[in-house]
Amino acid sequence: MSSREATNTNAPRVLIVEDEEALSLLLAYNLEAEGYVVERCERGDDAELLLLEGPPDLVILDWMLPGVSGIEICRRLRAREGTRTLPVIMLTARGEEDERVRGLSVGADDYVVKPFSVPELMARVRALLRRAAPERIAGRLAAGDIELDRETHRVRRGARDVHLGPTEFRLLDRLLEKPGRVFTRAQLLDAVWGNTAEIDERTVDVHVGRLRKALSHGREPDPIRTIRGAGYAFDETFGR
Amino acid sequence: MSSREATNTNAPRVLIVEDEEALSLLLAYNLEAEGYVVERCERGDDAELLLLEGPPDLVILDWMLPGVSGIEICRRLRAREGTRTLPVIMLTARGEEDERVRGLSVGADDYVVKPFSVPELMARVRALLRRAAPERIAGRLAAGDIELDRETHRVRRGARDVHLGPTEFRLLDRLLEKPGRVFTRAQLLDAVWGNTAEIDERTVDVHVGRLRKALSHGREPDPIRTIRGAGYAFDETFGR
DNA sequence: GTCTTCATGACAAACCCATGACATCTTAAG
DNA sequence: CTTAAGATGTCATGGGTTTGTCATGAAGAC
Repeated sequence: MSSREATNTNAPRVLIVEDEEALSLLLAYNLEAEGYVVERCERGDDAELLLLEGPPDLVILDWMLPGVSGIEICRRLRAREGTRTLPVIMLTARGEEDERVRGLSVGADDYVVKPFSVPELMARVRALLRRAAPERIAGRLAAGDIELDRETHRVRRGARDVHLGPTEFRLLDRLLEKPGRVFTRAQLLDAVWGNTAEIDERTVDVHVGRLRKALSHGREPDPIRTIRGAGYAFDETFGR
Repeated sequence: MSSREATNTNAPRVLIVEDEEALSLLLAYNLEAEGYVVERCERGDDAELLLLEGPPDLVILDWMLPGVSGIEICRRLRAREGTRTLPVIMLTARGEEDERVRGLSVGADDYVVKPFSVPELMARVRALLRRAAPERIAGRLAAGDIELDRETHRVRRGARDVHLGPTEFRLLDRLLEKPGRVFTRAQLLDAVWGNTAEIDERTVDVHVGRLRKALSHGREPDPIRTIRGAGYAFDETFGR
């Protein structure tokens, strides 16, 4: 987890709205170190503009701000359709603590009192983003006598349980998502491995082989089709 | 374990969406005889309205419907948060069988081909409700010879009392809430430890280990499944 | 036949998980 | 208040799986 992609387009975007520059920079630095894309601004009214352009994945909001107050921004976020569920962490100075109820009632998802430890805030950011992440549609994929259950992570062929390693599981999942469709090795690397960067395309062959062996233990027909020069596909005519 | 009062408010509610009235009435009659509360409707778009009002505990859905098709309803159920795990049994005429893959991929939990025997359908209804039930019956979760009572905060395995620390108790509670489902460490941290996410994910391992040791004191089989690279699940096949 | 593409066994490294030990913190008892 | 017992989170260790690569041979394409 050490080397960080420079501009990963999938990285969560975080907006920091904080007028105390030292703090703002500190947070930005640490967030970027964890791979987030960070935007900063100092005034409440500026934040409004940024939020209109394209909402980030999370907002860190100071309570007291020049321009429009943090609490007001939060209220407006909650009122607008596109940002209603946008995770918000509110920062507040000690002494404003009694305002806590009010802060949460406006719709902040979490609440941190200054001074706080950076690791603590990082943890809360992670937690909120984790919770906001759209859950994978849990369901069951099936074709012929082969079944894959995303919820229980179980794979069966006929009556027998099939044991797959994590990679083979994801590979079958991907293939089964669209039976018949041909996936190039590059596409499979992208979907199954995520970081297509430093993995040899031939590795896909090996994993397809392993998947085949696991699925066709005896003399059962091979459900995976090799398309020479193109890639692999789950055989849509399989089981008919 | 299943005899129920006729108008028990806790009785599971079943919604039948079927345009063939004879069949619809037959099913309703048999389901009510087993103590379920039954609602019927004939059109797909009517079903949508009923489902919005208050989701039942199970839906029996005809494939071909006037208005909105069964498959479409199922897809929408799966897309909406509150009904994502709502059990669905799909009815289809012979000849539509080849659409089976599509039906299951949309997220139906079970699939029955007309004509079918009534006892068979009843069995499937029972099976599905049993699987989904633990979520609803507040107070007591059970699977195999393991029992967890939320009221008395007590856990038993067979005849013996199992002593668990608070964390292990909540952990088992969470796992037992949806037997079979795989929970990632992050999800377990959220559910069991709460929002203070400054906890290492590996800590979950330790507590699962402790839970295992407490549950399987002697040579009893381990009811918790480790899914490499994914998380943990209570083994739903446990005790069958 | 020849060249390209794919299948497969072998293997070392990396990875992931189970477990015991331990320091800290909480709770209960004396 | 003091002490003991219990619970909790972290860590280091060790064992088993998984994984990516490579070498070799088989199968297709032309």
